[in-house]
Amino acid sequence: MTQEGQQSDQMLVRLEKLEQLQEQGYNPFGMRFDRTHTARAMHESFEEYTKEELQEREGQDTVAVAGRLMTKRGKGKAGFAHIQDLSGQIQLYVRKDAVGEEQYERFQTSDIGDIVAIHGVAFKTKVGELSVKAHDFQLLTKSLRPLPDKHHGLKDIEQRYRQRYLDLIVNPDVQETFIKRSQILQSMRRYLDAQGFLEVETPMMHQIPGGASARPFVTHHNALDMELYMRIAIELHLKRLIVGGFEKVYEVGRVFRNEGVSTRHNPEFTMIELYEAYADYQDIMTLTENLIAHITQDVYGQMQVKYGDEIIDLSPSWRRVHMVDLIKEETGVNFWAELSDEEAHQLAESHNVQVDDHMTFGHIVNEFFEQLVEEKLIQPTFVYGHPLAISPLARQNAEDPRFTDRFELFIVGREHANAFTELNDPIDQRARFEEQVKARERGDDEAQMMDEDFLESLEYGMPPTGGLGIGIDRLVMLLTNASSIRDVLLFPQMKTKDHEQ
RNA sequence: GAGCCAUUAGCUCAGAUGGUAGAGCAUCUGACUUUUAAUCAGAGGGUCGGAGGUUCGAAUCCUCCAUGGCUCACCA
Repeated sequence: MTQEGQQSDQMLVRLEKLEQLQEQGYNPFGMRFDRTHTARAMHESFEEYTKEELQEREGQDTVAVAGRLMTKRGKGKAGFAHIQDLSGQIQLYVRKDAVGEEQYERFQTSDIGDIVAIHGVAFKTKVGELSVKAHDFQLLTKSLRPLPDKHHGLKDIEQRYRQRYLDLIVNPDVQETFIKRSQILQSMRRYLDAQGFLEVETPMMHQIPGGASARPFVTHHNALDMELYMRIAIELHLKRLIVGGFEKVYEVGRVFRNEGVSTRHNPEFTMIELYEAYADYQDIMTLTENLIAHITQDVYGQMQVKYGDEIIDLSPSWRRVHMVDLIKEETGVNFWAELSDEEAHQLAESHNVQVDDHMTFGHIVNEFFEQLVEEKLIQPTFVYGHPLAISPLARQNAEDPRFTDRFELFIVGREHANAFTELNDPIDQRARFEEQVKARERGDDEAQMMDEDFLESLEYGMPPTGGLGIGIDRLVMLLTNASSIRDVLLFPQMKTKDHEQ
């Protein structure tokens, strides 16, 4: 990679051309330009005509097109080039006798990567490629650095992430993925808005980071001289809004977790959380499958998507199965039985499930699920009834107090959503927080902190509520067949390169 | 945080066993008015990721460091 201060021969040539233009009184970083057609619009408007028909129409249709110069083929007193805009590419044909000496010189000295514009007319070449015959030629922006190879694109994964703009210019699939990401979010918002949900925005800097088990980023407010945490979840503020009477709310936003990075983890990622008063986790399951099915249908026109070697069928209704039943199905171990923590530890040992000494029955049930079952859930599956010990914000199950009214959605072996009937008993919630605080004192730095302000809001009374969180990045991965989260983040987190060394 | 692999021209990549660094595209000069991975003739371009070491000699072998990828761990 060329760094500041060291310039390749190609950059020096471009800088010389730049100076030359400026000496001629031409501004190589020009002004606005009125386009009549994008590349796609050109094809849509003129592709249907034959070469001869376009010849007869010549003069009738003057067009103005602009874009980045991607290829160039000089032919002496004429030349061809392709320009690229958001919609695609269109070929230009520039003749010296049509644009004049000065502008032809400008075309000849322009480089691949420059932003150029022409006025001209549509025609078809000998081999029938729709092109624009230039009446004039303008350079709108001089590009000072050479673009990656036109045929091989930009392959270096590190450079693709660090310089995403280059990736977007030369690798068309990448642009497609991020357009899909935008469409997915649009479709999600439209669906929820139509259901009567209110989109809100709550603080990203929290005094107490809650709503999830994760280590936060710490920051500092100078004027207030206080420590603040970047949020690890949206949950507790949205529940305060349910207390406040917003019966259906959602927020799409960034959350931050101070953990390792991998193909499935970025320190900041996007979640949607939504809360619906008077609903429970069963209602939220229905909402979830309808929401994701709707988005898939909206964006792809069907409810089946390919992910890796699998075809994932997202049409409702999805399998709903209790975590304990699923573990029983896969391993034969029956956690419905009344088991002491010691008996649970023995089961873990005999089934080669890795556990920590301080884990209780509930933690071990969860470990069985995560280590032996989770990765097998390829088609969409709601797994419900998580143990109480790992669900400090979920309502206890009425029949079996060891479990909660919670579910997670698994697709392609990965968690895609987490939801529960929210705990709205402030006394119970306080006790759960106290458990978390004890876990913290034992050294679990992902356990939650006591949040008195949130507890106070619950004490005013929160209606029965169902809540949902979906990891947007993972949903986009699923729907765009991306194997790494970095392929669905425009600018994934990277370490700084140390230029001093 | 651990293991394995990678880093060579602007881009994509070759460079067995250690012996003066190569190709295609791109760039520069010249020719060419319907080309399309344009063509033809010529030319330039490298601290081989960085720092040490072994050696008469290192892109190549060794050590450390940096960045990235994959797998694992933590998690969503």
